[in-house]
Amino acid sequence: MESNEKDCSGCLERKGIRPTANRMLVYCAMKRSHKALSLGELEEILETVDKSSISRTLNLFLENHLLHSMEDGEGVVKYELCEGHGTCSVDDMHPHFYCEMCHRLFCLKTVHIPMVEMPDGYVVNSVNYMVKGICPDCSCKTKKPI
Amino acid sequence: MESNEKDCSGCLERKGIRPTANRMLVYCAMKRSHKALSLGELEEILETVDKSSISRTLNLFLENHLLHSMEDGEGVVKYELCEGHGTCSVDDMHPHFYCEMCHRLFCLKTVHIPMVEMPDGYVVNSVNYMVKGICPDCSCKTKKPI
DNA sequence: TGGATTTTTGCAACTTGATTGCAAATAACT
DNA sequence: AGTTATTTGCAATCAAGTTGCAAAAATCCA
Repeated sequence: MESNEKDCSGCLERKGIRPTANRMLVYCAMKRSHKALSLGELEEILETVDKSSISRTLNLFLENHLLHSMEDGEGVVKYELCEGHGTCSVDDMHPHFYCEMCHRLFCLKTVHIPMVEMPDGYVVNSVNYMVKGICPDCSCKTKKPI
Repeated sequence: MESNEKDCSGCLERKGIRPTANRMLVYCAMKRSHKALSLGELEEILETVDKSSISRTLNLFLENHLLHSMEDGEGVVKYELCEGHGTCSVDDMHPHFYCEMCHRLFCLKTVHIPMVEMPDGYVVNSVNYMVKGICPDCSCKTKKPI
C-alpha cells in the first residue's frame, strides 16, 4: 500500500514530474482509491486543491503515462493509475463495467482484455473494454423469487 | 441501401416509435452515413432540425435499442445504428479506433469483438471495444523513409 | 544569500456538448 | 370539428472541463 509522501514523490520524479504538494495529493488520492475517479470526484476528495489545478495535473499525468482514462458510461471521463510500474501497456489494462441501474463503474481487475487482430497499418497505443449492463447488486435485487 | 422514406418509417414503427418527419430525417441521415455521428455532426447535416429535437430523438432511439452510443475518444458521444435487425446484441458490435493524431474515429467493421468471461452476477447488455493509437494514414505519413 | 527566472497555482471567465421548461405547432382520436 | 396528446423550436440552463492571468512558490545561479 504505497501511498505515503515519500513513495509518491518518487513515483512522480521517476517520470520527470516535479512532485509538488498538489500533485502528490492527487497521486496519493488516486493510489488510495482503488477505483477510477473523475475530475469532479477528485475535486470533492481534495477540498484544498482547485479543480483547474487538478485538471492540469491529470493531463500532465496522462501525458506521462502515469494514468489512463476512460469514459465512465455517462459521458464523464474517469482516471485510474496505471498498474505495471507506471507504464500503460495494453496488458496492464482491465475491462470496466458500467451498471445501467445504479450508474456505478466497476473495475474488473481479474479479467484480462483480449486483444483483437487489427487491420494493417493501425498502431495500437491503448485499449478500452467497456461492458454495460446490470451489476451483481442490482441484478440480485431485481431478481424475482422463484 | 435502405434509406428512403418508406423504409425508414417502417423501421421506426416496428420499434413502436412514431415516425415523425424529424425522426425520419435523423434515422435516414444515420443510415446514409456509414460511420458513427455525434449530436453536433447531425446538427450540421440536418440544418432544419433543432439540436434539442435531435438530442431527444437520439435518446429515444437509444432507449429503443435502435442505435448504440460510444465515446469518440475526446469526450464526445457518437451514435451508430445497430446492425442486426435493430437489436443491439453484443455480436452485432464492432471495435472502434480513435486516431490520436488526426482525431478521427474509425469503425472496424471487419473485426469481431471477443467477449470476455464475466465474474458471476454481471448481466451484459452491450460491449464497447475502443482502441486508441495511430491510424494507417497517419502512421504512414510519420514513417521515416528507410 | 539574494535577486532574477521559471513553474505552479487559484480564481474567474469561458467553451462546449448536451438537456430542460415552456409555449406554439402538429398529429391523433373520437 | 373539437379535444387531447405528442412533438418541436427556442431560449435558458447545466455540467464538465479548459484557459488567461496575476499572485505565489520553487528553482537557479552568481
